[in-house]
Amino acid sequence: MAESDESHLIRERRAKVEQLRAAGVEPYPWSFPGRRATAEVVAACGGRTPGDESSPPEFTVAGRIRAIRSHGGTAFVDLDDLSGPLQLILRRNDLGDTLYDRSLAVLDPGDLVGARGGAIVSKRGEPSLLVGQVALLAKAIAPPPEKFHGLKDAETRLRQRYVDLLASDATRQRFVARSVLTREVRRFLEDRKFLEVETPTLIPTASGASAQPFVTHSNYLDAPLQLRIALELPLKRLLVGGLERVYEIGRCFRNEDLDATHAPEFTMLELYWAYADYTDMRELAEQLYSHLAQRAHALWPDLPGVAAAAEAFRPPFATVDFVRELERRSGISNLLDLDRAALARLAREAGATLPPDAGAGRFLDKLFEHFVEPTLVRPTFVLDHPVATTPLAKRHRSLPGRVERFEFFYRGLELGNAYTELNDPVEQEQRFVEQARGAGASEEAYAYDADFVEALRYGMPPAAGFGLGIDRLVMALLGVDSIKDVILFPQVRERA
RNA sequence: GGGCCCGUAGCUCAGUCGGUAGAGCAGGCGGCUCUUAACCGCAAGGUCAGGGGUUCGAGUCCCCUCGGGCCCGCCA
Repeated sequence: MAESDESHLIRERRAKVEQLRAAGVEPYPWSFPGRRATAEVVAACGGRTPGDESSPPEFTVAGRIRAIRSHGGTAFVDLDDLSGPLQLILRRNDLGDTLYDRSLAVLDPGDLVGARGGAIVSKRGEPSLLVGQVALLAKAIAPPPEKFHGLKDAETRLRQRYVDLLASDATRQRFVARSVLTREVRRFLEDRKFLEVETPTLIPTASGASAQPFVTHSNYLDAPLQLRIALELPLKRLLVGGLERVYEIGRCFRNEDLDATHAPEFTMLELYWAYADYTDMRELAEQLYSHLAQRAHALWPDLPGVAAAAEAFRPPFATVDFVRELERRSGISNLLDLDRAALARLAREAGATLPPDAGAGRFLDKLFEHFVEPTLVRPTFVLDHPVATTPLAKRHRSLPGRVERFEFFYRGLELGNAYTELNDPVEQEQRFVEQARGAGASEEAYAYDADFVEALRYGMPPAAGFGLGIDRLVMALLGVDSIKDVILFPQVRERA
């Protein structure tokens, strides 16, 4: 059984722990002061002559052992911290028999160690630390993945992300990049006087989008609660309250499958800007995308995909009109004059299977997805959607039957959605009702939120709102194809 | 939910026509004082995802289950 397979490997490493304790050495010490990044050592080696060991600068480093090459009297140990790899050189002559022999007897790939020594360049030209002191900082009793091929098994990489991270520079770098880009989004918005806020995740009725919510239960209230599917409605209440420029970066939950571009929990950015309209917001969005793409390119010029995104995200971005583009790609004419039944038939012909009681807006979305989205490879703003598709947006000031909205696409993937916000409480109430009627009982609609309508009655300033999936943004900027590769712990089925 | 593919040692992978399980790395023992996928020698390591079936004989063929991947469907 698995236990005995493992115990053979783990037993030997466990024995080494006992061996150390017997020798009075703690295999899991409390701290390791004074350490510097391995990259600093590598930098300090610059300009040194290979093989020259005279007056090397002293460094203390700590990290994980990736490989050990032992040659009898000399051993080369590849050490790795977040800043990168560094070769340690251990010599019998420098360390003495006891420490040298014990180190080699006890250290394995995967162990966390600290070392102090001089920065030199080896005779073969490798930046190295010529070690005078070495200490085990934490013994790994589980063996790490193979040093050359790493961890390839897709399932293990998802289920045991810590193993993927410790074994793969690329994985570590990808998640560091995600964090840095998220911080860059915050900095961009703070520079423009947007206030970061937090709104509830648990709410009685999830609304602000059309999606199936997760349902849970409050013991205290003895009432059902749902997990939010969007950030929109609470943030707009804050505009009513006078906060003027707000944003939230937060987890949203939709009760759906995991696939290459969808995850049941994902991170949304939404921002709301009082006294601005969707044209102002489009300018802001264009700046945000191009700024992030350039930052990514400056920080990680070697990551494949980053250069392509930086090249593509160069303003001004293309714009297309939702209706004209859909008519052009599909050959349908007078799209806005078609009734629900006609739209349903066209959507069915295009291969979409929607519930028969779905609203007209859903069919229009389907047609657009089918005929237009795959063609939107270059960064493109899609403008001015039909009213039926967008219940929370304001009617277009000059185009009948439309709202003031844009969506942003890159490589066929939606990367942003914005509109001039509907702030007329009477019209908002009507649109909620129309949504509920258009969608059948089985169908998700934008749930009626009576308190939101009440909030609008107090007066919400004219405003523009913008939403974007952080996960997808990171995918686009880093050239990653699967959302699972930018989520640290994606949902996986529990093992039987 | 439907279709296709995958699951063999801790890791990366071979395994022919159905004939009784292999390599490299890691680990153990021995050797080696400038290697970097170090090298050389010796020994060890397996519920072939799980269950059932066909067969004299199944890692291999068939069925079911579990898990994962890709495509489609659903969904921002």
